[in-house]
Amino acid sequence: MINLAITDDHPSVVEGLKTMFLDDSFVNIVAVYSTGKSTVEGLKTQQADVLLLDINLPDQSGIDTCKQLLEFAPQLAIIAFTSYKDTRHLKELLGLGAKGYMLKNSSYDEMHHAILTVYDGGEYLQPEMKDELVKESLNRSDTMSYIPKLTRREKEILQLILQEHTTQEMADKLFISFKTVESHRLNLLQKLGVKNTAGLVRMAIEHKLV
Amino acid sequence: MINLAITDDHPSVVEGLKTMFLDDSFVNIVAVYSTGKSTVEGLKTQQADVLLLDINLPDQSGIDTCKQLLEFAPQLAIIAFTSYKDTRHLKELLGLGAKGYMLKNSSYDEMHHAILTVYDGGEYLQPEMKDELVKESLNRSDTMSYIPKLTRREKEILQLILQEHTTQEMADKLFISFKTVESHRLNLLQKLGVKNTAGLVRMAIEHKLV
DNA sequence: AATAAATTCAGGGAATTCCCTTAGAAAATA
DNA sequence: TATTTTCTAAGGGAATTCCCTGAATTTATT
Repeated sequence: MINLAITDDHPSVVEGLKTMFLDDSFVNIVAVYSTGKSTVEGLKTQQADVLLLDINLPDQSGIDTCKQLLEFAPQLAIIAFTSYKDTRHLKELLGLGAKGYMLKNSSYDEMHHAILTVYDGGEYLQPEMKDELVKESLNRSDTMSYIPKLTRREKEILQLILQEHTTQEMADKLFISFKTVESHRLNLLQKLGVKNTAGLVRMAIEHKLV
Repeated sequence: MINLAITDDHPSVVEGLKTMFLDDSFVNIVAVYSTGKSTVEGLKTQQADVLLLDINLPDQSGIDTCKQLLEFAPQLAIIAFTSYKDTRHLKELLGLGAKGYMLKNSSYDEMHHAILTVYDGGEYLQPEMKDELVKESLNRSDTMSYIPKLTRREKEILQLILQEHTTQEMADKLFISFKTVESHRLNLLQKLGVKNTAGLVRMAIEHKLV
């Protein structure tokens, strides 16, 4: 029987997990926490094999919590548990010693499999996250359906283009030069792999980039 | 009991109607014709309250037939019965004095209701046809969110703009001059009330114009 | 602190779009 | 048949976008 601890500040998520593992004969939920600090304190006395750790906690970051936990409990298999497909967090957490990275929309089968895998000393990444990593490593823009991440400014410019603003109008509105806006425009064309404004607008709407 | 006459040159349609009204205790089919002339001649002696009149007849148009019939039988309630959602025909027929316009894909309930309505002196339009009229009238009004009807060519150009084609490319593709494509482009800008290509693409996608 | 990424700006030129007007021919409609 | 709409086309000019290059400054990230 695997002893599972859970840290999440959303009661609904906790309830969902409890229900999920109610009839699981391999996994037993032994503790539930809602903050990073209470998790660190709690697991000093509470014995647990695997921890499902939400990354977005109210008091301190999941990364700090992870560090603190592994200092005194290096054998604890921590699975990051989050809503965001953020590869940077993923890399950082696995670098620290976490054993898994799961999205909150995971099915019971995936959760079960992940917990058993990390308990047996392995690492578990959700297929979706693997795809994200693959995408990222293929970053070099020659793949068909890859859409590079747009910067804050680029999104801003794209939004204004959708609103039918000209380059000059955008420059005035943002208090930057005409040439700067043009730079962002050209970057957008390249990043999104389109030929002109029509393509930018189509991509923006179809892929909900704004 | 309503006396119903039917004019249609498709035996299968006639058979279908016969079956439909077999058990209808309000409607009784008293005559069936397959041409306009035979209808006009037949109804000079045959008493009928309602006529289901197919518009596409082999010998003469439904419009002419309708005129001739109403000359000597103004009390006859004529329901145009056709396959086409053509508002022009609809308007012309109702203008002449027809009391209803039904599509051939109508259900028994609709047919029954239509016949009773026109027999009682009312007019009956199929909901589908009403929608067509509403669409059309909204296309001609000058209210705020009015989206003018685009011509075939304009839609074609708009589609190509969405596909990131330049004016010259479109001209080559359609075997028309650069200036012609430009004309269509400007018409699109005006019709859709937008400032530039970005607006065209946004409108095209948001209003599903292509 | 060092590296990387994002933001800023620029010149110059080619290509394209936008805007105005006008107008004949073809097709659809009344 | 007469009228309206659509499609075609053009000239000329202004405005904007597109494309290339290069580079300094600020802002994350490691």
